[in-house]
Amino acid sequence: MIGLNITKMAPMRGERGGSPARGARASLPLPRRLIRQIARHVASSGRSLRRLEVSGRVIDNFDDLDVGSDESDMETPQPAVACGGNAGNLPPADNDDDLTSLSWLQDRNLLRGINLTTKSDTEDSKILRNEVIIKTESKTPPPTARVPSPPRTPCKAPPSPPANTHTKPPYSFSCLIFMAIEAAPARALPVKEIYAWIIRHFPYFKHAPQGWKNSVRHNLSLNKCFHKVAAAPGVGKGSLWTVDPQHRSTLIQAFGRQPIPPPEIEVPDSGGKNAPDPQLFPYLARRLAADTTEPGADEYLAAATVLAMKYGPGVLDQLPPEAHLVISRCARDEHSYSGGGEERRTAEALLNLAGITSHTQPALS
DNA sequence: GATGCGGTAAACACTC
DNA sequence: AGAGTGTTTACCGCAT
Repeated sequence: MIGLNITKMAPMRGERGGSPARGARASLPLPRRLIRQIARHVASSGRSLRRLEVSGRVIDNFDDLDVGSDESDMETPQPAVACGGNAGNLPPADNDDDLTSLSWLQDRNLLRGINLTTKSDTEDSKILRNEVIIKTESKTPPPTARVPSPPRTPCKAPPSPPANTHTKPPYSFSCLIFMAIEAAPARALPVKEIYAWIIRHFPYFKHAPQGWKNSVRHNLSLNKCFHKVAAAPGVGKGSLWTVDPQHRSTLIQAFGRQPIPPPEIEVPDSGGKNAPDPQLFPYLARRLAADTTEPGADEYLAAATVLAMKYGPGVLDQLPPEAHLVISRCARDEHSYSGGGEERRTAEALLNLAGITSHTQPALS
């Protein structure tokens, strides 16, 4: 009777708080780590990052990020993660501990049209539409005047993370199920394994009321994005569940509509155990990008997924039209880049920002 | 206020 | 018989 078509992911009840989930703007519209990442790209081309303009607003306090070194990465407060992880296996773009943090979930307006421009080479470096402009100049020391930065927490002393074992993950059940299935080697899981995956990566559910399992089953049954397939021998009771390929892009784009947990969420236990497995995102990226039949196929969807999860729900809403064009084109299995080099650069920027190695050229260099 | 969506609870049938 | 699984219905809260 109820035709549940997951085209929009509403937030979980009770986690909205007073902060707007969408459209809210942080004082620094880009996460510091992302700014550093962009700055490194600029630096790698022999230039230094001087100032950043976001929607016409100049952000000039990022130069204390020390873009040339990773030290600032280490200084960036990151919550500890209980599930450990093998950081050494992480892809280069993900080898810091940002993946272990949910702090990015509080960053809004992360990628509102990234446009990298340089004084000398504007055309070549233009990636996306101009709401964010990074101006660079030849190697010069950064200005000394600084806007005071918030006190930094030593990397070994994580601050209170925005989520923990006592708070629900900021993902709908659809997204949790999607992540679980996509993380499975066969991209198919029995419901019991879906439970296990969710508990493993979001320990909140370990002690959550039993009703959530009902919700998972309810979601599997009603959501057209999930399909039941014949159970493989030995699976036992129940069937294997898969993601309908035709609805996969819907789920991926749904990540962009996930709510952002309000910063005022109470954090009674700062164990950070609610953070997803630090390997989840790069793994998911590889998994989503795996078994492609042609270079680039599926990777942009993976990039979109990773961006949405890594830099915060809502990030896809903030991508410029070109990025959505690329994503939707990929969702339709079209990789013709009719938009020309601009579109290709946009696509590759997505990959780079998501930490997925492109088959072709790096985008931001 | 209407509508859509996601979460939750519950009932029921089916399978192991 | 009991537990697990899958389906369906109903209701609620929130956002648009």
